[in-house]
Amino acid sequence: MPVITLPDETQRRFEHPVTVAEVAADIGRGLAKAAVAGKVDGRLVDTRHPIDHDARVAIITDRDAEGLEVIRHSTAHLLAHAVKTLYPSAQVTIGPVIDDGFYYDFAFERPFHPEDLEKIEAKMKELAKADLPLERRVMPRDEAVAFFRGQGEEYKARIIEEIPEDQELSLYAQGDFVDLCRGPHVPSTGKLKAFKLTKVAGAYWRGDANNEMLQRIYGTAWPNKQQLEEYLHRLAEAERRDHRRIGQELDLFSIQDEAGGGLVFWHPKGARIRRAIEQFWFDMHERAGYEFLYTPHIANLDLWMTSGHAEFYADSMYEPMEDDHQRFQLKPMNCPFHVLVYKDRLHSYRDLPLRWAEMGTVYRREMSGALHGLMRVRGFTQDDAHIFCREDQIEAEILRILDLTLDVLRAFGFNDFDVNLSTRPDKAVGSDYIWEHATAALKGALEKKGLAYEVDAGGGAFYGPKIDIKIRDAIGRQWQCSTVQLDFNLPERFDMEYVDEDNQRRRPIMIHRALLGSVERFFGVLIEHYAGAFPLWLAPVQAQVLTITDRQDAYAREVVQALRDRGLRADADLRNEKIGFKIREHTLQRVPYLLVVGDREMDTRTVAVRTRSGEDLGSMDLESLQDRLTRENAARGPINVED
RNA sequence: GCCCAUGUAGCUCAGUCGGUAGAGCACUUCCUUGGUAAGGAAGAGGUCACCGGUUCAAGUCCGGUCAUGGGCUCCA
Repeated sequence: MPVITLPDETQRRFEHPVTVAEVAADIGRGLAKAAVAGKVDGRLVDTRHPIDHDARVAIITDRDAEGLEVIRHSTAHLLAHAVKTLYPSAQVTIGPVIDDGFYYDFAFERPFHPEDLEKIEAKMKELAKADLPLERRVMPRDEAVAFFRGQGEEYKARIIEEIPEDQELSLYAQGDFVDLCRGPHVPSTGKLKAFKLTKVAGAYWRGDANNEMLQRIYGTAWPNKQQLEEYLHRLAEAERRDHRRIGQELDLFSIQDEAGGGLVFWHPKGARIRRAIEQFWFDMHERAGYEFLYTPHIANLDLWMTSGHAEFYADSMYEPMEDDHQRFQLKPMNCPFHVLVYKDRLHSYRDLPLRWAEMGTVYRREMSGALHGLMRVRGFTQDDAHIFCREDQIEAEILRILDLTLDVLRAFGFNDFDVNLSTRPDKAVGSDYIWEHATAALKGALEKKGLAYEVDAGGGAFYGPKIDIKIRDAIGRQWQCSTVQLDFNLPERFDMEYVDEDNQRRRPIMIHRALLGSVERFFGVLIEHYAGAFPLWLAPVQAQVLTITDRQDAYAREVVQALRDRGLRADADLRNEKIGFKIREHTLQRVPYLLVVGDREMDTRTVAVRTRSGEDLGSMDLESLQDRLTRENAARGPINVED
């Protein structure tokens, strides 16, 4: 008779086979009520699952990540149930759990409209309230196929045919709705208390654009109403920080219909921020031993043939333009140009490593539907660099890159990093030896830095292994910006060489790396991270001088110039407006320091200082103001994330 | 590219049943010189995304095009 071992190692002995639900009930009534699923010997099962042998059992509730997944999965079924009830001719397909929720794809003769969603959600609530039990049944393949075909569920029948022969097929029934599903599921629909349908979208069957399009309904589900509210609040917060919205409000950038989608126009305020970013970037690279290159925007198509881009990257490249019997290709990458500079002369092993950086603007074709503000564009500037080194220098160079990367990212206020190491895919160029050696060097560097990382086995590019670094923004979202990639391919294709100490020609190793990724995209991430309230060193206007009356105009100009003389970005607002109006306007523009000057300040050669958070710093003389701002301007890092 | 939604003044949006186009903010001019988050008045501003159709009449209905937004990665 089964002996049940619980996670706290206590044991319970039963005289006869028991279900997970009975075990939960044996422990306590509260737990029995909260149980949404169970885990038996590490396998997730329904609460109705019978146990007839000794086993380790855990009761899964909505507090467990797995419990929440079960709830979301069951909510997807509830959605399908509601749709089938309201629209019997709709066919169900798949309904998986995703981040924060779930979706379900349907084949239906017409698209679902937002009004349909309301109706469907109401029906779901009704079905949840009815507290229908979910029953699991195992069915032989043929019978299952016949069952679904009989119901007109062609897709389900197709899914079954793709499931391996040896796998058990289970069906879940709730009321009159039966769905093929691996499970597990909540014991009854009454456990589903907090959900909301969020959007409809088209989605291809099996995610393949060659297949027919299905109607996808997205939803979110949570253990309780409060967590649902919190989630909806997070969505609202993300919307409040949307860089497209803030970009317009603060007049930072635009994308012009007349010019075309995915092409970014940096307005004066945005350009000031970009200059601050780039200035810092150049300084940091100079200190880290980089040299800088400037290369053209187009080049003879032959170059792209040599590099292999014309063949393997063609989908992302614009059509070449023809002139004087030559074909010129707009560049989608900077690397071949840096290779050409390398090849312009013969290099000694003594020259290596060469570290060459460029803010290189590239153009890539993107599907119109993929464009998104600054995050996905067609023209963007990579903070690119290529390092050419000997094999034995790889690890040291990677270490230097990681140091620089983390220093730069931290300066922008990012402190949480997720690191991925991607290793050799099945199809790859380069010898086993070089792959092993290089991958070990990447690992060694990560470990010396003490960085935790995950290995994405086989996730590397065909030309070399890579390290990706993701940053986490102020509201916890991840963004992948930095990447470090080894390349065994381009040096080969371009027949790059250096002369070693034994006077032998050898192939250098090429490292591609970008810290910010794309300046445009990084700018978008920064806007959302700071919600537009940039720290002083990035703020487009660091100090705004506000006059009370036009008697202070000359003095205000003098204050502005004094700050500009110290390299600070200051402007004066001399408009014939009341001080309250000016304060309001520049506070909404997130200007860090507002400097009010009236007769009093003019007479004492001071300014009255107010911060964008509304704090009154009292009056300061010009010199201490300059000192304060200069000092703060030099400080970078996790300050003022939002004040 | 494909599916859905949206497209009205510089911005945010209203516009009923098809009947000659509206608000707030911004802008211009004038008044106001006011001490810490919106002073007042007047004015200008529209091919209702574009093309076609139905109708006596279209911002509104129908078809097409373009653009923007969300989705098309999460696999019973």
